[in-house]
Amino acid sequence: MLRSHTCGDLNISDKNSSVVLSGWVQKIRDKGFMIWVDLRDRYGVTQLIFDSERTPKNVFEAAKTLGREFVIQVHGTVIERESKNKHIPTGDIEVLVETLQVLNASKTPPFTIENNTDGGEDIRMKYRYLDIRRNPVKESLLFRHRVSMEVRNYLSTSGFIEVETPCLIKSTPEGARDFVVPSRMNSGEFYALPQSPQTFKQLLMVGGMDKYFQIVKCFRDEDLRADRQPEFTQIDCELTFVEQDDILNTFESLTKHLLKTLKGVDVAAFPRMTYNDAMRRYGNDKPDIRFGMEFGELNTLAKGKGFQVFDKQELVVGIAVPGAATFTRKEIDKLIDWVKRPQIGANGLVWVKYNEDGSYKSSVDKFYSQEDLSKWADTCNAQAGDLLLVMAGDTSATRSQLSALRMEMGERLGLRKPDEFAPLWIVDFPLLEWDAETERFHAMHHPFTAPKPDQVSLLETKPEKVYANAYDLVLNGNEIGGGSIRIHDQKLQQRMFDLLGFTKEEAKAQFGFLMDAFQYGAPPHGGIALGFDRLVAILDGKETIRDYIAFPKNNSGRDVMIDAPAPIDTNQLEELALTINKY
RNA sequence: GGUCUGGUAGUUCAGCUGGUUAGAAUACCUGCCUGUCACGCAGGGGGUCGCGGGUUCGAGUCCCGUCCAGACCGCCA
Repeated sequence: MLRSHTCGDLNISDKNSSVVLSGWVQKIRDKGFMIWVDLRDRYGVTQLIFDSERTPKNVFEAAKTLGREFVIQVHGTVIERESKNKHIPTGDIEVLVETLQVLNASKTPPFTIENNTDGGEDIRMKYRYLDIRRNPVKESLLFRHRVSMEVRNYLSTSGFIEVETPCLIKSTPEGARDFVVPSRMNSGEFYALPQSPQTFKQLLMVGGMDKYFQIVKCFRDEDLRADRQPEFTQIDCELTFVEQDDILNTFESLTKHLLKTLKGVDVAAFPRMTYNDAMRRYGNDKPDIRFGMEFGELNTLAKGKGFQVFDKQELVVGIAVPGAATFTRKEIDKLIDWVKRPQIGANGLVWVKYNEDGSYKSSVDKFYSQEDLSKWADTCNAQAGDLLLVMAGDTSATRSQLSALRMEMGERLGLRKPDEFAPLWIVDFPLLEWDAETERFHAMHHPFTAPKPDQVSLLETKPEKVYANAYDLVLNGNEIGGGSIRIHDQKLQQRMFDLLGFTKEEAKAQFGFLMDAFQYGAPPHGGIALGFDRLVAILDGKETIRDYIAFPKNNSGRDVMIDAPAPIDTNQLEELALTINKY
């Protein structure tokens, strides 16, 4: 028997029991006459005591040779501590060691394996197996497990069944870049890893599975971010004979269930905001509505008063930053520099202080009267003591710049509270998006998304005006899911491919199987996919998903632990009939 | 593809306008310590200042290039 209890089990009720414990040496406190060792496993920490009087001499001497992260097994007796530690569950007891066996020695680890490690990101990723021994990472993985179990149970209870779809599929040029996999048996041909199981889940609907889900790995060969990995996990779902509201209601319930069971939080019905409203009010299709600072459009108030910078712009828009009228000139100048950085790319920033005494002081006092500025303040819902920040320029660029500023101010003022949850639905996305570079339409969601039924005829005349039955689930400023009602009519799907610039041949080559399937009684269907890593992180109050992935990739898509990707053997290349042209 | 920030002891960092032998904390090693739990005390070892080139009497420090890491923009149907 390697252990009778885990390191989190024992308490005062086990006093005088003989126990066997195994685990890692977390910490050694050698007082000379006594040696305490904190023994750690997944379940907790138990203090071992080696005593120069009560412990056999050879065991006591052996204890002096232990080092951090040694794996040991001890036999001993549970005794009550003379001085107790209230901070840990096992703090009332310790194990007086009778025998000690070193199961495996350890090199001194490169960083401390404690809650607040001294190790940086880089070194922790290289030795991720040591990082995982740390409480915060361990707890993150345990939390992920709990979310996944809740999701599985909830969906399964609601009649969904989990079906696995293939990972070796076909590359399609639309959308994100594919990871490709050469086929040895089919020389010169390639599989692609799925960016999502989209077409397969639709085929499952054609196959009559009715309600499908899958917690599934997806792959996109695009640049990474704190919340984006090249391989990530989705809760992928599809339902038959449903309308948009059915899907929204189902997954609103799921999200509420997760918030309730995992965070103990009750949330009211999720607001449903159109895409256009979100862009107008927050400059963003994934607004963080935990705080206000809604946009106030100032075109009619700010133009035509002699301030030429504004006069020629498409949009003048501002926000009221609560309580920020006390900002110094220096602080405001720093904000201006901040928005001028290339990442934001604004040309400038006009500010108006709405002072506590009701007066206004601004960077544009030469052009606007107190009365003018008061109207601005009203439009931005400002209170006395607020600071108005106003930007101008092309509508979409300016909205996105002001949105970045709004998020930054929300962050700085502590309004983005990690334990507060503000979900909402964004609905009525445009079906298509014009790409000026390639001079063609892109599907805003994906090419299988259905136009609003009453707008199908508009596809022929003004396709850019067509909206879709597409929706995103947004939580605290993060897109955690998106979906749509799909096209199930072969002719309409063909028309979509036309609009997106596919020739008949291309459409047939890439999605012929789907069009074929649609000719054999495809039912109306729709679905959604939730970003599982992101959902888990946000539920836990974090924005970086890396700590919720056991073995994540770094900023450049590398796994620094196994050192992947890596070149392959010339023999392998030969088998695959590949040659490398450039590095 | 781009912007910004960083790379100095095992680790996390400091090192000013270039100037003696590159520091701190922590980790590690040795000794001491009769109840520790961030134990304490004393001592010790530990550096290709990412790499290459340049400027200079002299470079951790300035310049150019390059590699690596992080955040962001583009990208992510």
